[in-house]
Amino acid sequence: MADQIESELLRGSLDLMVLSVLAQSPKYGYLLQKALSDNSQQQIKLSAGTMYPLLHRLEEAGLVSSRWDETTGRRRKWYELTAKGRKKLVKQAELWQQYASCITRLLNEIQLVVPASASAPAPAPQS
Amino acid sequence: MADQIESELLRGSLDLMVLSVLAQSPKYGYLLQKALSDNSQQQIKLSAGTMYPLLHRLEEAGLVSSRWDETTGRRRKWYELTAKGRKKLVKQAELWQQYASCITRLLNEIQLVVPASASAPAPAPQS
DNA sequence: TTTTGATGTATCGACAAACAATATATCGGA
DNA sequence: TCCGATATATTGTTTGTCGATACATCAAAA
Repeated sequence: MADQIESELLRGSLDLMVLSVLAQSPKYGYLLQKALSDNSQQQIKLSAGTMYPLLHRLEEAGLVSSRWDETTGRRRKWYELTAKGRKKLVKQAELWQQYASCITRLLNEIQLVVPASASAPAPAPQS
Repeated sequence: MADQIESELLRGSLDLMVLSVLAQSPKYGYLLQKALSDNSQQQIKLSAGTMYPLLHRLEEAGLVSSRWDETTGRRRKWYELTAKGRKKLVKQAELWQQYASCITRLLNEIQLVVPASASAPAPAPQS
């Protein structure tokens, strides 16, 4: 079993989210920003200064591939998950769930967790 | 409600975890390491080089208070949550849950979530 | 007795990532 | 014409994590 949560997870759940969104369909950067924002109820705003270096890192790591679209006046660089990226995504998702349940358990122990289902709009707790 | 997930959450779920463990009872550093490890089924190992600066930051921010215990040969610095720290913990916990359900929802959409395991509170099966 | 390993706190330097700011360019509409 | 949205990219700043290192106490094994 997992011996220790990878420290990347502490910082790097962004990678997981980007890979997830790209797994839905290929996207170019600007579109990815919108998609991530939409998928998170506008909670996650990925700044350009974070996103582009991140995409370049993912590509360098072979997790995504890119292709320029110059057919229109606007240059767009489409990113797509590679097979390697998909495998990585699955692995990262597993690790994240372990990590998340660790924290959830911790919060449970000090009674800070509202029961709430994942997909429900979460009926706002008092205050 | 929440306008945007604090970027600290991306990197800094460690703060949340440390505050949570201290909320259970006051601890000194070495004890905190053990507690965090135990509470996470040995999945989270907090290195000294990470922990002590972190504790100092938390103290500087007024979230914990410290007190030296010199009664034994071993010098121990006990840390305790302040009222401010407790408030922060509640807030951070809420933010974290929002963040976590964002990711869970994302993973759900691409069918990467396993139907829950052992200790997790098992969210509703269907949306 | 000496040495080893666990306990206990702390700092330093290397490294990586997030971000704001900035630059550049296209395009549609007011 | 000008402005705001679209679109990609880099730079410099800042912050947190981590391994390495340092120092000290103590109990038990060698």
